[in-house]
Amino acid sequence: MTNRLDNFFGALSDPTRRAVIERLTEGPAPVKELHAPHDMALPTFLKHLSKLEEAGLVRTVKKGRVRTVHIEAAPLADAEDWLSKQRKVWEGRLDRLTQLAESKPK
Amino acid sequence: MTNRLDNFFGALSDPTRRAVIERLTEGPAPVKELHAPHDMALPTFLKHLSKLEEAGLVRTVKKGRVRTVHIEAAPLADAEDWLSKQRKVWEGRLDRLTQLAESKPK
DNA sequence: GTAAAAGATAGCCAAATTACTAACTATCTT
DNA sequence: AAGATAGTTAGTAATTTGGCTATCTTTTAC
Repeated sequence: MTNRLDNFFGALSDPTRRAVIERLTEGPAPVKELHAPHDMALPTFLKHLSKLEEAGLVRTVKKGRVRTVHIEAAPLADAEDWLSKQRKVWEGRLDRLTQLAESKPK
Repeated sequence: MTNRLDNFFGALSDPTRRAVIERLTEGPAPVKELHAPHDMALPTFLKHLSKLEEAGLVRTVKKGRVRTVHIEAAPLADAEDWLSKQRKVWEGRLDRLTQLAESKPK
């Protein structure tokens, strides 16, 4: 049962990769620019990028010698939905318990 | 920069652990019951549980020889917020681009 | 008070993850 | 056409992850 969500959440469990996503919300950027603020070797950074790409969180297009990366919103929405569903079920249950407690005679 | 979100997302990147969270939305349960549907040794399962606990996604209370596990909604909301923020910034940007494109003279 | 039940701890292993350096391929620029 | 620029690939090492078995401790239940 290897779920699509495995890759989504796995990709987001690393601060470097979350920082890349945050940067990309400001618009697409080439690999070099994305790499600049991170104190690690380029090949290491490329692996992070390819994890994001495998998880479907970003797409990349290479033109000439420059690879441009941009964010893909749909998976963010998917993960958000999963979390939201769990939270709502749970909070709904809490609400019902609260009602039960309140309807109890003192 | 080891973020709290590392553990949140890391904990949710495994199907066994997500299944436990889903089960717990129906209400608290003892370890034995949570373990039952998963085809793995108990110590292995316990490690998954403690990851969830380290991430703050569940709390556990031991009474007698039974440890009861329940879900903690707040972290779900936190992760949801992060995702939502990124998505909204990105989608907001898309909207502005669309407006730009539409306001261009043909 | 012995045995069963519920979980905890220790130690082991294979595979995946995250990092590095070194060397290579393409594509501009001059 | 030489050199610089932007990535890519290969190979290595340390750590973490996710799994196991075996053993141990603490509660109940009979």
